[in-house]
Amino acid sequence: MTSPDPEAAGRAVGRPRSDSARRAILDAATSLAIRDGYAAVTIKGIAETAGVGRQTVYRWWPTRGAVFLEALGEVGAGLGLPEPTGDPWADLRDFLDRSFALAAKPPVAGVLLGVTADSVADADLDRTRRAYIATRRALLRTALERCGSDWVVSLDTVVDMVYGAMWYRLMNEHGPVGPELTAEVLIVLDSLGGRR
Amino acid sequence: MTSPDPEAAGRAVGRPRSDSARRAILDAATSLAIRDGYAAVTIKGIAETAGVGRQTVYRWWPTRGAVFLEALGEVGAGLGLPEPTGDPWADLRDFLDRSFALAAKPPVAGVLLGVTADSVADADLDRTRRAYIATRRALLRTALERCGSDWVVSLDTVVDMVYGAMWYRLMNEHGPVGPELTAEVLIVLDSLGGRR
DNA sequence: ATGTAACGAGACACCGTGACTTGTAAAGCC
DNA sequence: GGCTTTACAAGTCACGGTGTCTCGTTACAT
Repeated sequence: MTSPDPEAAGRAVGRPRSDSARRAILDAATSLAIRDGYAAVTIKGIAETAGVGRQTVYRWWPTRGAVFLEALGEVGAGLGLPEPTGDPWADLRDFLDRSFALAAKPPVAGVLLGVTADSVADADLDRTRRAYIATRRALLRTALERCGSDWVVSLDTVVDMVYGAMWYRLMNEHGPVGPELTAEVLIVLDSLGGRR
Repeated sequence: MTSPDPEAAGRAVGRPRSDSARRAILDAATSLAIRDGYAAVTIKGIAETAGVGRQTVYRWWPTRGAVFLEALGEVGAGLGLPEPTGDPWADLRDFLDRSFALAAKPPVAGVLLGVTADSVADADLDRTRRAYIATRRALLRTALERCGSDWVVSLDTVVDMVYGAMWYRLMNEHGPVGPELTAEVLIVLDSLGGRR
């Protein structure tokens, strides 16, 4: 996630990276995004808010988007698949509820949207961003596979429709992203197969 | 779409607005977005490419996003519902095919994505953008209503899943947005009801 | 103690913003 | 025809963020 050589081989010469500066930068970015929106956040602003030299930001992250992607990674890390309980549909409901809750929590959706927009003109950022998305997609796919193996269309398309509906609502705010959405999605998924 | 008083009551005093300047601005914005991506397009660049004074842009559009939204409106205007042929599923296939083809054509998706990101910090832009999206949603909803009235979940959610899948693929480019998607979507819709 | 690299702070040239000014062009009104 | 009004191309200006650079300082290993 960082540029030079991320904790590889334990480079032991010179002053070590300040973890408190790293934290302050990620926290400053997050709180600025909540207050002003992703588009209005600047690296200069992040550095000042974090009480850090601007070069310290540039040393570890090439762009604003990279900072946010790392912050997002930390938040998303806690969102894994539950241990199978034997009732895969209940596990799926649990996973969707938690996913939707996380995505709906400011500033997650706005940040991801902004990073996506920035990615169009930034190949490196785009690679990292797509790895993040692919991780999310794979989790849902696994959860669906546990519910059955006989779907009317490819599982990838099912994943696209579920996460797509979530995104579409986050972008346009014309419907809830929460338990109500989970309930409707489960009804749809039930209609699409998931027989085992 | 324009600020001062859009062709209202036919204001007839003073030099009339130059339509060639308007065209040049919209065309310049579009071609710059194709070449450099939405995020890299500047009002200064648009004005220079169009061979127009910068003030001429600011006089009619408050922001870069507003320029693009007007350009998008022109493109999207040609994308209406087909005359009902008596086979609503065929009409739906036709509509989806044309919708997906338009959305996948550069720079449409990138521009809409960028405008959405800009909208977070711009209430006026957000209003206009949401009106545009609402129009698209209403069209699909109507097409779906013609296919049946007995769906397993609310029609709005169905719309979200269809357009959501399209958007999600456009954002992440992990799957096609074209006839292949139409085919899978139709299979799903068939499973969800659409009985009349 | 010495070497190395990260740190906070700040300077710098560059670019886009958005408001402004200038002189000119195109319309309706008298 | 002259007058008024508004749009036009071109150019200016102060402002703020970018990304690079240089300072002097600080933390850790040898």
